[in-house]
Amino acid sequence: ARQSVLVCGCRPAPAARKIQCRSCGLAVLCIPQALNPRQLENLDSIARTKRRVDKNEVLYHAGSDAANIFAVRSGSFKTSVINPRGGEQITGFYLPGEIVGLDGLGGICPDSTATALETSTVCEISAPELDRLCAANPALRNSYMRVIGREIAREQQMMLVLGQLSAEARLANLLTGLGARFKERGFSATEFNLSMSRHDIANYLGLAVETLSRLLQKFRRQGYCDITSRHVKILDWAALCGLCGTDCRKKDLRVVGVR
Amino acid sequence: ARQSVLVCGCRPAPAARKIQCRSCGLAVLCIPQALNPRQLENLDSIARTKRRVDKNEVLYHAGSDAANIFAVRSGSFKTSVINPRGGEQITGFYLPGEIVGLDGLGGICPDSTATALETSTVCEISAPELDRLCAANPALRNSYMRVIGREIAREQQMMLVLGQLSAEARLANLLTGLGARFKERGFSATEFNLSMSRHDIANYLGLAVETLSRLLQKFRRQGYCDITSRHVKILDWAALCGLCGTDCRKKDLRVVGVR
DNA sequence: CGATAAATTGAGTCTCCTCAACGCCAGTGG
DNA sequence: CCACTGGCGTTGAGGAGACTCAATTTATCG
Repeated sequence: ARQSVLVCGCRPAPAARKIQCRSCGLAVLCIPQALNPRQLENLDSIARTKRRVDKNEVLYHAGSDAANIFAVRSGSFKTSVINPRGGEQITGFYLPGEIVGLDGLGGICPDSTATALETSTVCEISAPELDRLCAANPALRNSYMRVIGREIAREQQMMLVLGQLSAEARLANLLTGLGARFKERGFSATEFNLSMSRHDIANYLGLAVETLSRLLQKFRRQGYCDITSRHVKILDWAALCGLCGTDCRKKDLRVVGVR
Repeated sequence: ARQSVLVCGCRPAPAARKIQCRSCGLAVLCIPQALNPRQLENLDSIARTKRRVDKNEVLYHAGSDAANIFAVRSGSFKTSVINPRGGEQITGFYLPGEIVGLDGLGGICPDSTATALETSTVCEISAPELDRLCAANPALRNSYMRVIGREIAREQQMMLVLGQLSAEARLANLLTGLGARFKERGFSATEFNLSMSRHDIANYLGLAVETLSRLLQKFRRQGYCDITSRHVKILDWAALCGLCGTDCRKKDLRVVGVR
């Protein structure tokens, strides 16, 4: 009750629900990951706002002075960096439980822009407040650092994808990667809906949309998967894993490793 | 004197020099960046070892459980991630004052391997100890986070380079980027020596060595720069900046921004 | 100084891009 | 109800940039 006043002092009755990590189903994927209940309670003392973001709405802009990070609660986001010569590169897709905004850590301006791919909600965390809490909570500090380390590792893997893999391998990589992440969230690894457009996917993979479209046809012909519109059905997981060239044991055994 | 005993209790007379950030010329580029003298002294209380790494020697391996990060003191390093199908992608080159090993934060295994490009020295910092110190030192925490945020931003920029830019633009980008970083370190931005092989450069840029070699010829013919063996002389900085498509104001005005 | 690795150069090829046209669907307004 | 429009996705033809393979020259190091 005390908290609800802080969060939103206007709405009285039914939905004055406080956002708290304790009762959040995504906690195992998010920052609270390895925290025990007592440490979690501690984390819940930070002021945090649940924010709704409409499709195509920008969560934060590159160059803004926003000092917050965001945990995706529902929906999905893309982050992209802009090249003054007109180019844009999508640097990541983010699903519920994942953290957006880490490039703005330490008070520097984020150089990426985050945009909602669909109507989404985020848990907006004040970086200074989280930082302050970290001072007294080593376990939280560690969890936070783990999230950061994973993000850096993910980006390194993406550099490998963009620098070394063929178009085919890049796509296989994305599909199995997404599947694995959906599975972590309790959904099917082999059947899911894409929230991003062909353009977004192609850009993320460093390809032309036409190339992507042709690849999708090819994958369908080969019986690897069936992608109609935005609905993905993976038919031959092993084949895709074989194509993508990265370690698929991670994706099969569900070791919650990189990505 | 008190400290020198802790660090190395064996050597008596002349060179019992303690490694301390206070007297390190690279401090302005490194973690201590924005710390005042008192905060710096605090940082100097961490046990830290100066380590020599020979050319081609591995600083840490992907998958190892090393819980340390490294500040480059002299020389240079490359980090790379491996693809089980035989591919390798170099994810970064690191100069003095820069931090290697951030993908192993939070106790996860680093997924990159760091290798010395020449005989180098690093300042090995125990991540747990740094973490402990961070608890009581908000300014240090912020400096640390800034380093991390920059690394994430750098990787995002690299994704843009690999995903969107032509071979020509990638090379121009690397040359001006290196020049800018050398300048930060008090050297010439337009004349310097490369510590990495053609193979390393090509791999980093996602190109074949032959393509790189041809590009170097082209740049020479066009009068952009003169690269013989590993010696680089940039002749037309503006032209290269124009080619690379990224914001070159940063590189000219020496705003110590990204990269 | 010879052996081996690194770098360059050339020729030919292929992957992927560009340009262009077309189909599909949803929203809009007459 | 239907043409109009714009976004999105697919398909085709042609071309260019970058890769591969191979040979040669140049460095590097014992």
